[in-house]
Amino acid sequence: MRIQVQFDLGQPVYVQIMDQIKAAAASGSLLSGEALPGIRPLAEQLRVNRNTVAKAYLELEREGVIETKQGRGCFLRDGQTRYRKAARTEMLLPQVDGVVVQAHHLQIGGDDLIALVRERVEYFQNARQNTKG
Amino acid sequence: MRIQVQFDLGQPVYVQIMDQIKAAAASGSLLSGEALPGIRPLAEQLRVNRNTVAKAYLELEREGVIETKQGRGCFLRDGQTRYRKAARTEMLLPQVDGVVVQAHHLQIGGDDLIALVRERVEYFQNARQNTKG
Amino acid sequence: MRIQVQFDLGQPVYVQIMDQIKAAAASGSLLSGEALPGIRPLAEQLRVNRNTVAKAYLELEREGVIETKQGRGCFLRDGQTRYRKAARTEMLLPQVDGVVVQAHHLQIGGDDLIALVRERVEYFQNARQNTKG
Amino acid sequence: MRIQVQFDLGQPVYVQIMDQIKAAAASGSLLSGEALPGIRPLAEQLRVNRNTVAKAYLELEREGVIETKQGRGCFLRDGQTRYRKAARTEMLLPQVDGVVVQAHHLQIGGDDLIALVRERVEYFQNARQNTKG
DNA sequence: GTGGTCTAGACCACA
DNA sequence: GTGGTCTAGACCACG
Repeated sequence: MRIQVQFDLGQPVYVQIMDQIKAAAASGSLLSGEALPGIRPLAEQLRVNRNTVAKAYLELEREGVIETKQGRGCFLRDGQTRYRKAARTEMLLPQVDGVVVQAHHLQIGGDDLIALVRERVEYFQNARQNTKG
Repeated sequence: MRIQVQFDLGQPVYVQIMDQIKAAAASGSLLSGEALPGIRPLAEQLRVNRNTVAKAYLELEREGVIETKQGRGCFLRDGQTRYRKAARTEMLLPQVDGVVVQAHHLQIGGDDLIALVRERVEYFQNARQNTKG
Repeated sequence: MRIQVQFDLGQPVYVQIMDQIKAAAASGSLLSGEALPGIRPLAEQLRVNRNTVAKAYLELEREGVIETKQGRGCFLRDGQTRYRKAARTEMLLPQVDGVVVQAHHLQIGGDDLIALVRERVEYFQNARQNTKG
Repeated sequence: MRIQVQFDLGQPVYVQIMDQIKAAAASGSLLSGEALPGIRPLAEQLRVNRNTVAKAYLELEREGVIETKQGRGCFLRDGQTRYRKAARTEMLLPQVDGVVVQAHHLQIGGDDLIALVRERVEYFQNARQNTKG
């Protein structure tokens, strides 16, 4: 599971963390019973205060998404709603619309935008290939 | 043009207002030279403080999206970027990458993402067409 | 760095703060990477509201003069403009013309004006030299 | 007498008008007993509301700088302090310093700035020559 | 009526 | 402690 936060997004960092853990659970990249990243390592990786990660985990536990076992870590609980593909697409919509709107303001045409997205998709695919290899 | 804000979204209210005005401009429901809603009326409609709307408008003016005329109101500016295309593309890159990464997290494949972007691009293009017609 | 504001100047207080921080940066009394006074302490010192100082800092960040780091403070950025020299000169033109016109209104001849500009340029250069030494 | 206002200066427009009329009086380009521009023509020329010019004139009359003769116009009163050259130079200083600081932030060197000022001085001199000719 | 500035004071995210 | 957001309400400049 890969988590990343943006500090200039306006959205609170702990909410970003929560959302991404939920998305990981929904997408199957985090399985039921599997351990979440430790608070301190994750905080260091994200270059974020430990309290911020702790708050995200606390909120997730309150929502019943994860459970904390004292001294052993946090684990994904069972019974997660596995979002269907339509739901996952819907979660992505606002962000896609944001890019489309921004492209329009920057006077970047639709075709150019699509080409750019395609280019970046391929860039990340290559990056993942190289990591595996 | 219809604007609505959610207070529990994490995203600052003034950013939500900015995004929706940008989207309205991109979709053609707000035309170049057209007046934006007044700060005070919009604040009342959104049940938000005047300063919050004012901050959104101030940011939009700073980004060159709108222009304010003393005592007359705020108006949508013509789209005219002073940056070269390469610079504009570069400005869009982080946001595009964010979408690509998020799509990956949601296990939405590259082709599906590109199809989604194409769909939204066409949606906004159609919206603009219908406004003109 | 010493900052002071006048309330009866007509010029907004937050602009006065911005100008003085810019001047401090240009004169070398505030160095690249150095921390600016905190918003709250400066507000108290100037007997001004916190929001007024915050607005000045926000504008300075948007102009790329400073950068703010969450929970740590605001810091003077390195001078690195992304514009080409022609564009930068163009950005300075209106202000130069304003001075030229104003000098004419005050019946200060062209040569006297140029001499005055040269004097002030050297004044700031000396200030920077002395800070370094 | 030539008057110009800047809307983004922060300084109230009516103060700008007052200052420039005072400067014109001080510099001799407006003589004692001479008529000031009419309120409405000046307002149109400056693209400013008539009330704004009227307020400037009202303030000037309160300060004893001008006198209003009903139905005939406004006239410069006697006994104006003719500023000495040193005083006039001092009035120009803040604006000059502003340009020097701004040039530094735009990474425009002292020599380039001086060359630019010289260029604009000559530009305006030529413009005046052509007007006379 | 419009937008612009400022104050006083609250709560949040982060270190 | 830091900066960021928001509210409530005041006064000013402008049309």
